[in-house]
Amino acid sequence: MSQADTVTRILDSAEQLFAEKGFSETSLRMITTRAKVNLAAVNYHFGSKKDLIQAVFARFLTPFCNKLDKELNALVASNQQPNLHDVLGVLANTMLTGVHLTGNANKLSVFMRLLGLAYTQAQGHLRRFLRENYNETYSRFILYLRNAHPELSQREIFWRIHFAIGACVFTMSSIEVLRDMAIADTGEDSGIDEVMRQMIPFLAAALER
Amino acid sequence: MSQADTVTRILDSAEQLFAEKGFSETSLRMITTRAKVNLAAVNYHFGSKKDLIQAVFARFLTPFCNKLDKELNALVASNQQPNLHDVLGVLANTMLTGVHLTGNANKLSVFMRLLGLAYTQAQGHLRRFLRENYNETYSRFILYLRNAHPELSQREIFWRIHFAIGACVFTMSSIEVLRDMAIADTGEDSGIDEVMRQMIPFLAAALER
DNA sequence: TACTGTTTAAAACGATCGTTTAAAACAGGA
DNA sequence: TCCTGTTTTAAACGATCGTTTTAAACAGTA
Repeated sequence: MSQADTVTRILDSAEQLFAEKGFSETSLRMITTRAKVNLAAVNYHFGSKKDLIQAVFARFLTPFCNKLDKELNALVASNQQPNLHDVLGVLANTMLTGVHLTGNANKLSVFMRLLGLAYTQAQGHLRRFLRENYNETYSRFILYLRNAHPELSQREIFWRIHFAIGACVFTMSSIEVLRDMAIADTGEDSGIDEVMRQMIPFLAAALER
Repeated sequence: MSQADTVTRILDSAEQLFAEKGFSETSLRMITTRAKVNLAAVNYHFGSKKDLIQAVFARFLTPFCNKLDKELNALVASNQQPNLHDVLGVLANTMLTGVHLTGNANKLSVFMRLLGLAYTQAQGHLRRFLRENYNETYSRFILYLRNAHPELSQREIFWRIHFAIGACVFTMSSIEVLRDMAIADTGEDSGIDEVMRQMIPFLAAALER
């Protein structure tokens, strides 16, 4: 087994288990058992559990933010004053096409769950890591949203955006449970595409109002 | 020190620490140290850590749901067909006036954070406990929301409600992180009451559209 | 005061955690 | 083939966890 294999298998397993259970509830022994590598491999290749957590986020967040940056560049190149739908459309498109989570079938669900963990379970080190590495893209995205609605105060924009993020993160990270509940409630299944089709006007209505 | 004192002090400390750190990140030794009681007192009075977690939720959720039930009774007694604002208003009012978290200064913040934990960190036992004890009030509340908009399909109502729940839960469980981000972003702090004041019209706009 | 059941106290239990160690296995070039 | 640096392995480390044990302190009653 090559080094790349071991590192990748650890990242894959950690990604799945973190998304499923959270950070503290996932032990290195769970990760290395699922990855079929030796326990010490984590500390050898990554240094510590904290570094592994950061590596898991870096692996999918770096290409995601790069893709988002490119798309935002393309957007402002073709449209000096993009409106809310334009900016949100870029985000949705990047999420649907630019997320690569190796070895996981339901990529979007894992992506959202990890994103949710970044908010709800972020210890100091992870919050610092994310801010240092991805705050630039994040701030830029927020800025475009703000520019689309210059009549709103910074505070209003901030909280509306994060209410919307909350709806996204919660829905997508519990999508399996919610679909089961929807079947029990309405008698019919709701495909992911239908859920997203309903969520986008929901978010737009809540943001624009 | 009387038994009631010991039990109450454990509940107070556990409540604070759970809200602050989550369940797994809070050890019984942290709790008993802060409560200034012996370590074994938790297992003596509550049985286990899981039972303590449930007791913490029961202490504030039972009076909260009783209050909410009463308010909902009063609402339908005075208004056979309450609209969305009425129902959401009852919820907001109950949250603002009917929450008693002993020994904590910022009660609403702790309440929100615990509610968020109930969704994001609930392992099997807590989810089961909450469903068994509080699902009736919860279902009733959802029903009134649905009745307020009979023109919408069950599916539409279902997903809108859960998008809204997502915005609430996410905001509640990440409130400290978000307030920090808001300070970094806007330069000013946003009090919890202000966040709620902004969230309610957000939810109403998103639900009614 | 002596007795009884309840509560608190200190100490230890076994399990699990992240991490480290030291040796074995491996790979590639001289 | 031998050497060298890298990677994997098995085992152990110290720390911390939830829980249990056993005895001491306490409160109420007769």
